[in-house]
Amino acid sequence: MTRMHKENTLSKNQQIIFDLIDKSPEPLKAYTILFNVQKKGINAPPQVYRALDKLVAIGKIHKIESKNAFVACKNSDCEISKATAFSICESCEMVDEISDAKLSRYLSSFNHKKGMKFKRFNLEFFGLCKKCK
Amino acid sequence: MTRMHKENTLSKNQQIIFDLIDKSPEPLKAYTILFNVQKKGINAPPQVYRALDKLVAIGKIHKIESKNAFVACKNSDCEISKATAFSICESCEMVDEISDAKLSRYLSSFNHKKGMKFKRFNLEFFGLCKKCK
DNA sequence: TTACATAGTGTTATATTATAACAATTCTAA
DNA sequence: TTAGAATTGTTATAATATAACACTATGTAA
Ligand SMILES: [Zn+2]
Ligand SMILES: [Zn+2]
Ligand SMILES: [Zn+2]
Ligand SMILES: [Zn+2]
Repeated sequence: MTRMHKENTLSKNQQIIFDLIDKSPEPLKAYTILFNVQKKGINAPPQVYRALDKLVAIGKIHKIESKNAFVACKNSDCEISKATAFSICESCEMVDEISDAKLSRYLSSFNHKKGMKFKRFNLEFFGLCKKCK
Repeated sequence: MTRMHKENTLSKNQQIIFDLIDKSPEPLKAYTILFNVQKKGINAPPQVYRALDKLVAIGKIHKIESKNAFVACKNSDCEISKATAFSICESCEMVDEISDAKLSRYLSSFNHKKGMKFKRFNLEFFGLCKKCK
C-alpha cells in the first residue's frame, strides 16, 4: 500500500502565495511575489519557486509561459493543468483563462500524424482585449 | 511614399545564427547559440538576442516558450508566426512543428466569448514521442 | 553622389528568472 | 512512537535577458 499524504490542504507558504496570486487581477511574476510576501517571512527565491512548482503541479495555478508569470486557475474543468488555454492582451497584459469545453475536447483528442500521443497541451492566444481595442 | 527596405536577406549575424538553428536537430538555447558562434566573432549576449528577436519577427524561427529555446520554422504556412503549434517530447526534448491546416484554421477562427479578437496563437502539445514511448 | 533614415554591430554592465545544495523541522501513516 | 515524505530556511550561484551608448553599414531619394 503506497502511503498517501493529505490532499487539498496547502502548506503555510503555499497558502500565502496562492492567496496572493488568487487575489491578483493580473499574472504575477516570481520576484513580484517574493517582494509581496517578505512581510510574511518568506525571504528567498527558493521558497517562492518551491511553492509555485507545487501549486502548478496540483493545478491551483498555471504558468503563463510567454510572460513567466502565474495566475490562479479559474476553471475546475482543466483537470490538473492537462488542458490549458489563455487569452492574453498584448496591450494591457490582461490574461484570461479560457474554459471552452468544445475547444478543450477538440485539442485533447488531437492526434499528431507522426505517432505521438499527447498527454497535455497549453494554448496561448494573443490580441487586444475589449478595453484596448 | 513610405520608404521600403530590402527584405528576405539576412544580415551577417542573423545568417550565422539562423544557419546554426536550422541545422540543429533540437531546439537551441540562446547561450548555447552564443557558445557556438563565438568562433565566428559573435561574443556577447545582445548580439545573439538581437538576431533571435529579428528572426522571430520575420518568422524564420520560433521560440518554444516552455523551453526558452528556438527552432527554425519548417512550415511555410505559418504566415509569420501568427499561428504556431508544436509537439514536444517530455522525455527526449524533441520538438516538432505541427503543420495541420485544419487545426490552424480551427484555432485561427476561434473567437473568445468575452469579445476579444485574436491576432495570433501559440500551441504546445506535450507527450512522449514514438521513440520514447 | 550626397545626404538622410533605418538597420545592424560591438561592447560593458546589469537586470531578471530560476536552481543547487544542505541542514533543520514538520507532517503523516502505520 | 517512529520512519519516510514533505516542507522550510538559508546561502550561493546558474541561466536567461535587457539597458545603454558609440559606432558602422546599407538602402533610398533628391
Ligand atoms: Zn485552470
Ligand atoms: Zn487590454
Ligand atoms: Zn513555422
Ligand atoms: Zn522522445
